[in-house]
Amino acid sequence: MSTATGVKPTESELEILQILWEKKSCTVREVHEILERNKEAGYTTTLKLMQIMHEKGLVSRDTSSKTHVYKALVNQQKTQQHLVSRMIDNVFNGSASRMVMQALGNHKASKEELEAIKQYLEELSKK
Amino acid sequence: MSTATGVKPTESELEILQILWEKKSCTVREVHEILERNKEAGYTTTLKLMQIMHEKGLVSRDTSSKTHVYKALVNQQKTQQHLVSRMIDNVFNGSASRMVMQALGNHKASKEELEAIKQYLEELSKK
DNA sequence: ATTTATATACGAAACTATTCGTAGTAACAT
DNA sequence: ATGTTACTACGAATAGTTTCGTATATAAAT
Repeated sequence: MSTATGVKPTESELEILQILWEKKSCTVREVHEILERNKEAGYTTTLKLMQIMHEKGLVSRDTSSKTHVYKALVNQQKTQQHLVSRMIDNVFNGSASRMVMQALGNHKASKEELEAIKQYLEELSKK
Repeated sequence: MSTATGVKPTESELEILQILWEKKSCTVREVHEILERNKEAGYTTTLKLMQIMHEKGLVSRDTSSKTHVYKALVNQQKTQQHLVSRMIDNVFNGSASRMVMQALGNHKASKEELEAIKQYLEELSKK
């Protein structure tokens, strides 16, 4: 179960994965303290979640010292792609462009971001 | 619970909603037959799901004849926006543009679609 | 009228996700 | 060494989702 292909992290797991992607490795307490900024949760809840994630192969952990150190095992890009694809199918009937427009129309991106997307589109068109 | 603000349809419910959004109104059997094209499921499963959706206020139903007729009550656009926003936050740390690029890079859109998006971007830039 | 087909309603099982209490253990301070 | 603190492990309660079997009613066909 090394690279966990058919990954489907839950919402709580995603919150943790985002932290692990950002920082390279974390203890449970570090993760927990970051989580606590946004929502209330018991320490053992976070612990349990990370233990489950380890069972699922979503994260690795180093147990050599008393306080274990966790790292994300699943690739950020692949996970994102997988989830986006699923959403396009599930919510937008398979139309990527509709989702894109929805995303841009709502969650308004900055001019710089819009420019970046334009450039990206140019490149895509060329191919 | 008329317009169901804090909507969070489950995955199965979304499959059904997509059908109801497409066709204006449907019987359980109609929905079920469409679902069956993609996956195996018992009729009563679909029925139960739609009953639950009714309890939640996701759909309305006309029970005047023996065979009930269902319609989506939640707005397609609002639901899509809600879900996209959540994904941007949950999976892309709040960056809409990153999600857009991920979506376009992967789920390759047709040239027509890319053009449509470009035009849309132009309009956004003007404002 | 009986059978057959098609509906709905209801309840419960199976599964998953989330939460947290409790117990045990290691490290540290006094 | 004793108490305090910080950690992991484990089990279980709770809640939500999905599935389907069974009962019951209605309509249509023979």
